[in-house]
Amino acid sequence: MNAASSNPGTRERLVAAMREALSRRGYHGIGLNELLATAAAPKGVLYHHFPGGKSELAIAAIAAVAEELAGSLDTLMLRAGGDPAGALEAWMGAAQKLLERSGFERGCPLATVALETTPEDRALRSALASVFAAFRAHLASALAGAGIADSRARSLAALIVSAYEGALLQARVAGEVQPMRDTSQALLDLIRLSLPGVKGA
Amino acid sequence: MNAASSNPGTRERLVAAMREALSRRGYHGIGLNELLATAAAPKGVLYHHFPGGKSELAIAAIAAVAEELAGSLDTLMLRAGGDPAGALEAWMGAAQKLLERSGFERGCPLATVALETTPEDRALRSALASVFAAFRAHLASALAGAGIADSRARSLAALIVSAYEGALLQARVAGEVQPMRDTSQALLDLIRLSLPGVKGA
DNA sequence: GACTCTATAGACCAGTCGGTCTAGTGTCAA
DNA sequence: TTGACACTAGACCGACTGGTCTATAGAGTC
Repeated sequence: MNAASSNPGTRERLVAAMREALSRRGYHGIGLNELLATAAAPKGVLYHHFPGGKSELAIAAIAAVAEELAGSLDTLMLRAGGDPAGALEAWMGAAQKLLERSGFERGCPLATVALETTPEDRALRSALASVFAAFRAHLASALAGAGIADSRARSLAALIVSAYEGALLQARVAGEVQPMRDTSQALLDLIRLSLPGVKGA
Repeated sequence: MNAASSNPGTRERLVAAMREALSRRGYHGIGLNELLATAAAPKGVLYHHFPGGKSELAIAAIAAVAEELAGSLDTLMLRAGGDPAGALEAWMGAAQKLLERSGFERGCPLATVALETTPEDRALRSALASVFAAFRAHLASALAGAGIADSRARSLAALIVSAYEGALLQARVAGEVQPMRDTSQALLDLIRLSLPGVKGA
């Protein structure tokens, strides 16, 4: 592979540009020309690497996000010494900082596209659905590993993801982190209160 | 007003069409021509009623949603006999039904636009921000009315809205209500567990 | 009946959209 | 040296975008 590439990072640049665009403006919010300009790539190159065009590139970007997600969850759990509440706190805090640092422009790269899709966008939706499902499952297993019963862990994982996405949304339109801070505080309070046996709580 | 209107509901039809479009496809997802077609209105009429064009119409639709929101929250609280957990359960259940009935096409009419906006879309963002803030405040006062301390009520309100939006998002892409069911179950469990004194719990 | 004002109606516009197509360019293997 | 192949490059396309403009219809006032 990469036999005659005079510009080896093109594909990656495209994916990165799409990822960035998704987290700032969503799928319909970014035009191909603008995207190509930020990636410093001409049109032909997009359709060479992604014959399916814009939507295929978006799916690739989503896959890239998914990979990163799982990794950072593990890192956070490790750093928090296996305490899910501590990891969650760190997670929410990091998201707040990212939001603030970007002037409330960058949010979750998955959420916007997720809401923009219709059931007709089969490929895009199923890609998103499986990323969310995988992340919930990953999170649930981390919770189960901390001693929470399986079915409980599953519903709690869903709540955590929901709270995260909803908090990001509210903080973003508000242009201030307060809704996110409130959300994470309430969530952490409830979790720590209900799981007194969990280490680190 | 309405002096020479041969078609009295035009403005309302436009707002309704935009509202529907926002909950299905978001702001960028719907074209003016398509919107006008579903509202059975020609272009001139849109710019007559909404000189600011598409975005002004969207703001009107958002305002309409806001009005309805406050009303239905009060209704639910009343029906639940003042028990916030019961009202929340009914609320989440209703959202699930709406989602299923629409084939997972209709979501929250605010969430998608909220994520699509950038800080440059000042009018749209501030309209959305104030709707969310008002709804959180309304919810918080309902919680405070049920005996929860003010600061606690505020953060809990933020969590509830976050969980609602995030759950809707996940269920929608998944094409199944499970993530929403899980989210609301976990949330209700935690709330009921932590607030044993609240009547109806 | 003439004038005014609100509302309806849709032709029309420049700009942009996502996507296609053809023409190079550089590096292999033979 | 030649041909194959991966990749880059951007002109070009029809469709559609949000928005403007002019024409008309109909009720109210005098």
